[in-house]
Formats: sequence, structure tokens, C-alpha cells
Amino acid sequence: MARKTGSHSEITGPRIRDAALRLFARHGYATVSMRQIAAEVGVQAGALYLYTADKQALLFDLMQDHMINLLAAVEALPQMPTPQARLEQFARFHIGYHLDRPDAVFIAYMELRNLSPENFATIEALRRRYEDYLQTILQDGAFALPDPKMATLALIAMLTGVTNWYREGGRLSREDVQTLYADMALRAAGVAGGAAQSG
Amino acid sequence: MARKTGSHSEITGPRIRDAALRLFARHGYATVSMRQIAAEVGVQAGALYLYTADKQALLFDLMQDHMINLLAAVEALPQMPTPQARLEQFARFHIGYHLDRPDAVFIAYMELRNLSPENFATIEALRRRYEDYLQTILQDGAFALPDPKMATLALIAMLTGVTNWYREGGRLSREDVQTLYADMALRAAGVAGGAAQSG
DNA sequence: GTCTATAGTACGATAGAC
DNA sequence: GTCTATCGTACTATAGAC
Repeated sequence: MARKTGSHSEITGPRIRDAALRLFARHGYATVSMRQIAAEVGVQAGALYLYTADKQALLFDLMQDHMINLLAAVEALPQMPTPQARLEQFARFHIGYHLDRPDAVFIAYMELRNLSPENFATIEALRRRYEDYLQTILQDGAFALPDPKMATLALIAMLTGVTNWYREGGRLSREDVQTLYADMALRAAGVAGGAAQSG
Repeated sequence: MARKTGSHSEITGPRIRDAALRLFARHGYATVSMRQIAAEVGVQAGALYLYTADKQALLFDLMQDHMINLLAAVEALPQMPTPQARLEQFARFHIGYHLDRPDAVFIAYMELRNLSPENFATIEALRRRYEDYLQTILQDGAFALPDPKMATLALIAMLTGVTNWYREGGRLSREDVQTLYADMALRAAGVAGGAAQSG
């Protein structure tokens, strides 16, 4: 800390991104200044511009990386035999993945309007691909949903909402929450028997 | 328009609030300047301070009014005979009320972190009262939910999510959306037969 | 009640020394 | 690669004329 000079390009870049992620999530992109980010990393503001073109690029890169990683993770899930198992797997995955990355998730949902139009379009396309993954599951006849597209958006909103209140070490464990939400998702989608009715 | 002087205290105040509501929702509290709000109303920036102590008070008043009106509206709903009917009524109400006030809703959910700590506590208390209204419904034995508090948060997140995608004049009517979401909420809460299975 | 003008501060981004 | 210093701009909020 407080080291004044030296070569740290492999380390400073990620640290800038980590600091920006945390600060943007906590205070909002528009509120956070480049000086704050620099102070968090322990460099001067000017040094940030060796690693990012500008503040907007910093936000965009964080969101794009998050969405690309999310997509890669969901598409790497093992194939499940039944529509019900696929939906349950998705619900558990979505909650687990989002609980692991609260800052990235928060930014991805809250800072869309601070993206430039072109950057917004790129992120929206990635998000749409993620939604399509769930929609494909829900389109299976086993669910008989009148509107799978709408159900997709409803379920994703429900599952993502867990990040608004879940706190590590609280009354419910991560597993509890995954089970309870997966059950609600299965029931909402019209499956009679959820995974575990807890009781 | 472009009138330069005169007495408009009864009219300028509400117009400032309307402009702030629209601009905050569209661009975010932190991004919008007092000059932008003033320009939208047609006065100079300094004139705003005759109607609000500062920018923070403007945001707080908008959020507080929204939450108070929302609470008054939900508490004025006619009493329904069964738990299922109460949940369906709540789901339809929540969606209808939120679709009618997209800007206020957006601000109430997105700008919480831009409130001062004291103002945040006030708004959170109001939100908690609204959640309690639904939680009371869900605590009825008819639903047999393992965790009514969590189910409350899950359902509110799902229902509120409709504001992220619904557009007037789109594929689904307001009534369609209310029906489909109410059905999903009823099923998620563990009620076998929803209001209308649409088929 | 609204205006013009401005004090005081903070910002994003860049230039040039080391 | 990081620093110091700074340019040009924008902001919130206030003071004082009308």
C-alpha cells in the first residue's frame, strides 16, 4: 500500500475493475467518481486511463463480462431428463449464481440506463439470450403455460428478487432458499409436485 | 410558456415534482441536474429552491408520496371472503397500480440508495408495511407455505417485474397480464385451481 | 415569484515530469 | 506505470435585483 511507483499492469487492471464493481454496486455508477475508484485502488485518478478508455467503458466491461460468464455457466449445465428437472435446475442455478455475485448482479440490473445506446444494445442482446434459455424450458408442453414468454420474465424477476433480501448467515440457508424458490417456480409453472414440500 | 414573471406558486410546485418524477425515472436521480428540472418546468434553477429545500428533499417527497398513496390504496381494497380471493385481488391490484405509475414505481425501487440514511429508513418502513399486507394474506393456513415471509418477497418481486417489460398496446392487454400473473401467484402460493387457466 | 449572477466545489480527462 | 498539475466544464445552492 502507498507504494509510489513501479510496474503493476497485470495487477492494477483487475484491482481497478474490482473496486469499480464494488463502488458502482454500492453507490451507483453516476455517483461514483473516477477519483474514488483510484483512491480505492491506491493510485491517482490519471492512472486509471491506462486501463480503461473512459468511465463508460469501465461500466460496460463489467456488465458484459458478467453476462458472458452467466451465459457460459448456464449453457454448461448438465442436460436433465425432464422439463421439471430442467426448470428446477435452472432455478437453483440462477439463485446460486446470483447470490455468489451480488455486486455484478446489482449493476447488471440497475445500471442499464447509464449505458450508451450501443453498449445498451449489446448487453440487452446477451440478456435476451439468457432469457431464451429459460423460455425454451418453459415452452415444453409439460407446463401448459398460456404464455411462456411472459412466464419466463415473471420467473426470472421472482428468482432474481432473492438478491434484494438474502443475507449470508440469516435465518434461511442458501440451500433453503434455493429449495423454496425452486418449489415456487415449479408450482407457478404449473407442476403439481415440487421437489420438496418441506414438512 | 416562456412567461418571465408572475405568481404561480400553486402550479409551479406540482409541475416541478412532475418534471422531477419523469426525469429521475428516465435518467436517474444522480444524473439529473436541478438545471434540467428547471428547464423542463420553464423556470431558472434558483426558482426551484422556493419549492424544495434541496435535491434530496425532492427525491424523498416523491418516494414518500408514492408509498403513502400505495398503502392507502391497498388498505382501501374491499374485504374478500377467502384467502385465495384475497391473494388474487392483491395480485391484480399490485399490477394495475404499478402499471399506472411506471415512473413512481421505478424511482421507488431504483433510487433507494440515493436517499439519505434517515430518509431511507422512513421509506423502508413504509415498504415493510406494504409487504406485511401481503404477508398477512399468505400466512393463512389455506396456502401452507413453509415460509410466508420469503414467499411474500418472492411474489412481490415477480409481480413488480411486470413493469420492466409491459408496454401499452403490446401483445398482451392489461387484463391479460393481470390474469396471467394472478394465476401464477396463486399457483406459486400453492392453490390448486387458479382464477382462470386460460384455455 | 422569478430572474441573473456567482460562489464554491467537484468532475472527467489529459499533459508532461519522473 | 504512476505521479502531479491542470484544463475545461458542470454542478448545487445562494445572494440580490426586479
